[in-house]
Amino acid sequence: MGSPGRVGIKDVARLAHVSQGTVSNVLNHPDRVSQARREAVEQAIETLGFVRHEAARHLRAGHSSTVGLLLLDAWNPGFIDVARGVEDMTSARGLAVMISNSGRDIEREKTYLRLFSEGRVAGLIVVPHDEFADGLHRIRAGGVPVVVVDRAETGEHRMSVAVNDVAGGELAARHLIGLGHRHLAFVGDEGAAKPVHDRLTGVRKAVAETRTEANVEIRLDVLPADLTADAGRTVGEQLAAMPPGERPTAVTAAIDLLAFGVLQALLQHGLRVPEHMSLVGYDDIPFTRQLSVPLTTIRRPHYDMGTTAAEMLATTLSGKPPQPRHVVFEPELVVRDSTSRPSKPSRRKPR
Amino acid sequence: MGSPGRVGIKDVARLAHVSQGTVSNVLNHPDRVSQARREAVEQAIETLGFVRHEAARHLRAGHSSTVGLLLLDAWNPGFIDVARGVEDMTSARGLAVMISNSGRDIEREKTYLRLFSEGRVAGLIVVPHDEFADGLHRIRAGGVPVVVVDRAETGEHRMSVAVNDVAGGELAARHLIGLGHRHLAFVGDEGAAKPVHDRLTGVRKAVAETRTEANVEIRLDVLPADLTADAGRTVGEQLAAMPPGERPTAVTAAIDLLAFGVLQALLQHGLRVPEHMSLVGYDDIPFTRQLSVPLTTIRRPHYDMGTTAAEMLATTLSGKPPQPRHVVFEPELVVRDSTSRPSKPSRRKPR
DNA sequence: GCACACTCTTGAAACGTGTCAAGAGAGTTG
DNA sequence: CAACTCTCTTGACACGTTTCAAGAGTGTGC
Repeated sequence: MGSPGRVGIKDVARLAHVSQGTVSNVLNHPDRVSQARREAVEQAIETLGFVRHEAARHLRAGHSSTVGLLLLDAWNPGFIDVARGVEDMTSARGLAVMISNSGRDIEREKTYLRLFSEGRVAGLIVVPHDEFADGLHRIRAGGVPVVVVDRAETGEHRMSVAVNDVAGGELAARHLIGLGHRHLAFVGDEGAAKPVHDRLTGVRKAVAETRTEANVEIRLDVLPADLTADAGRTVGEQLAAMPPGERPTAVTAAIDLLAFGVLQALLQHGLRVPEHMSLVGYDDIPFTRQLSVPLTTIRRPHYDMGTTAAEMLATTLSGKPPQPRHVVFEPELVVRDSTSRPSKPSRRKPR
Repeated sequence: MGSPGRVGIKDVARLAHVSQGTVSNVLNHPDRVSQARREAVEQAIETLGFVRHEAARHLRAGHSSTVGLLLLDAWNPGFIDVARGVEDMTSARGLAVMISNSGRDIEREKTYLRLFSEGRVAGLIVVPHDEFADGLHRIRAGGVPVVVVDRAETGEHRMSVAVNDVAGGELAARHLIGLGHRHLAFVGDEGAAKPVHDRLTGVRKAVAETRTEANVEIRLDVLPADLTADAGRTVGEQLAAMPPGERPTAVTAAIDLLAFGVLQALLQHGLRVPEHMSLVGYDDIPFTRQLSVPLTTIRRPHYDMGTTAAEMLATTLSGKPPQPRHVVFEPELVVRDSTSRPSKPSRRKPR
């Protein structure tokens, strides 16, 4: 009935024979209003189909009660789990979340950041691209609390939730080295996002420490690739095309999605995993266990990262300083079927 | 510098020695302002770090320029593609999208719908749950254009984008029947969402028509299951436990995710796909081709559904009536490796 | 019957912007 | 120089809420 969009608090007041102030009190401080009036007002609201005008409340309040979530790349299932964690926690705390997705496009990221500023969101959770400190800096200067996810930060006035990806890279590499592999490859763009960089650092660290401690020389190749399954497929083909002596016996991928592609290409070219090549992913996204060869991978607690970030933000918004301000999760090695001891191509040829 | 949250148009006006109206014109109608003043104002905006107050503009304008996208289930990769389509199209048209995700929870769906109403979004794209016509009805009555996705509607004052899932069910069943299967099973909850119901209807139609036209009797079992990979795994175990004579020779799943689970369980129990059992998915989500057995499935154009819905909405918002108001996409059979002719258990036992 | 306490209610002000009618200048024409 | 046109600029108002000081009403105690 009627057009709810045009019904205001004063229409309700008129119908219920009370003042605007009373209607407002019914909505925001019901205890201050006598039962009789409250019921009259509620009746009038129902009759008119009145809907609060969020913008007006917001204008009066000076800030909204919405929290922004800016995702780097919503197609990556890992980040969806982050979003799920954020949503579950904020909805439990009575906050609304506005999600947007930059799709690894730095321009869009800026646009959305501006939108969030203009919308005067109460707080912001960001899974950021790399070089965009300036945008974040500005919004922080405006007094909006920001939690950065997947990038370790420090400082009394900042908040962050991250994963120790150096340790993750180490886990992956040590697992392979422990199985006897001496020729490794890391698939992923070295110049890409910080987390990817860290994983490679971890792998290098493991390689270097093996050299010093056990006096075993490990060869490590870095195969650059975008962070998509398609790019993985290309790398897989490169690997398949190498002469067996030159080919690494084990591959660590920067993210599971990449490993998916590598796996697919290897199998297509007749190479068996793990017999001819061991493969380690990274993230443990839900599909990892359902692949043709369930993937050994490094698990990151995406959902918990989301809830943790949301909780920090909610605590800040309620006025208390969150404790701690920086959380770093430790990743975990999950061994499935894609890794094994290397075959010995010198003695027994794989056909 | 300073706190941008507290800088208003009048501070800018004071610094630039102009009136508020002129600042507003610089922001909204730059052509009405002389170059000299414009530059002074722009300078002042820069100096003060002024950020427009969205809520105030919104209040003045009466409606926001944000579009709401309410997703039924953002964990399903298919819906993520819908979101991607919506985002790409709306951002090309200069609209901002606010995404929220009900996670198949009808209470959350209502909450978000209320939030969108209160936020006076310019328009809404909804992938709805089933029984919640009332909420949508109210918001439509308020004059907010709504596009419903994945549910065919009719009527001059409505808009919808859907897929002919009856045809999709038929495609799947005819493919299997054509291969020679005479005992089929449909996995999915009959009482679930409309699209699932339609798929089953399509399967039944194909079965019935085969009976009338070719006089061939097809047996069809319906195995209820939630729409998750886990539920699929349970069904797969049930199937594996059946005596071979009782077991259907081919299975159609309501969605790919379910088929993933079924596949995994079957393989784990030593049944081969497609030799011992053919399997058809539904959706063609990106991981489908990377499974241990790449899945034959019914492709739905999720991304295009998103762009189409967004375009309809954008057209409506720009004042023109969209043409047409209801779009139904036809699904497509994608044959991969999970389907083949049935083995003949009566003559040759599977070992 | 007066003072006081207490509970509800009221009406106006303020939040920051966009709009619009009216006005100020500057230039042009007769 | 007056009359007119045209381009910019101005300042007040409205949008729909919440808040808050002040007022109205109702008991209660002496």
